[in-house]
Amino acid sequence: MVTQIISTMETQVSNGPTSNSSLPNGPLISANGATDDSKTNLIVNYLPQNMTQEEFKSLFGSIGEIESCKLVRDKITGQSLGYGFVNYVDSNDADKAINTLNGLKLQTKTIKVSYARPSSASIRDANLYVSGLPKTMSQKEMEQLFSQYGRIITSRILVDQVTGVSRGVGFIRFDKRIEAEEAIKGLNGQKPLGASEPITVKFANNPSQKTGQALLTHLYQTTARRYTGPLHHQTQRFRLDNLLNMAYGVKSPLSLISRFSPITIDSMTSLAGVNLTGASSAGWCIFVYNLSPEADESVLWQLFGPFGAVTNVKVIRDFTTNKCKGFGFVTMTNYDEAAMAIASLNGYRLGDRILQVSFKTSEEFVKTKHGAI
DNA sequence: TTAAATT
Repeated sequence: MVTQIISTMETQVSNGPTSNSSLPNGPLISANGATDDSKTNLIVNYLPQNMTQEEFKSLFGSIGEIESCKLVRDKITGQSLGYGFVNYVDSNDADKAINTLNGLKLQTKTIKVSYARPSSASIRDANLYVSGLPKTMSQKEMEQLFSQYGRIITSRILVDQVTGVSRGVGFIRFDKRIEAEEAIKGLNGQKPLGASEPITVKFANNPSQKTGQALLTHLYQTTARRYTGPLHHQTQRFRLDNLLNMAYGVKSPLSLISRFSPITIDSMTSLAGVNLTGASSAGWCIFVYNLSPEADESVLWQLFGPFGAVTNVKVIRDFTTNKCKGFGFVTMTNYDEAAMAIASLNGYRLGDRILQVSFKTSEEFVKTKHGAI
């Protein structure tokens, strides 16, 4: 059965900066001499699995100067654990990052940006797995049931993707491990008010502790698709049409869009005499035109992030006014994702403006180089 | 019928 998470119901409890300082900004020094980063250090959760450290830094660096950042990875496999930390130089930028990037949709995920709690053993392993919940119980009701044992950081109920009905399974993350322990003692094997069956409450599995078999399966799945054979010739022709349409900002049927490799594009475009500079070792550069003067980088992340791996965004600004000059660039790693973003966003209405989105051509390169736009 | 939250 396919499942999904009720991400829109994600509990938005702010981890909250510890309120032990009256100083406004900058690196704060506490009585014991340690730097207080409670107002600058953020934890970012629900990152896409394939997001790299560079993409992570690029996304959060678009807000302000970063003191340090880290995408947390599995020590053995190097796989992303789906979360990371960003410590800004200025606490105002940390605040801005929460306001502009929390809830940002990146591929299939909705990221969460909140203040990191001070690291401590007492907050680890405070996550509970709950099963046997009445199908009618809402996330809010589940929280009410558990909140008597402590402060809840997050809660979720898993639902069937097709029907949307609860699977009777959920997660509760407490602030402290002791709170989670008390909740198990108090609620495991108990019937919620009005329920016919008792619930099971136990510590959740740590997702980073995979079995060897699961790791092998994962490795196979993530490497196998890189070695797929060449595309059928007939298919390539349709895709060339599609490419040419998109390179010049012409709407094309979505049905023609599917995956093909940068190598295929390079050979085809040189044959067709098209000068596409969108392709490079860094990824696929996309030209976005008709942005408002107030546009900033977060707009580009919001627009393109849902389509796949975005490595960089850039709003071109006037040197003196610092206002957007009406255009920007987005770099995406994978061709098919970039193509889908272009097909979907070209002609898209953003406020009172119609966006023009295409692969970057040498034409834009010349225009931007000479500042002609 | 367990999803990536403490460096």
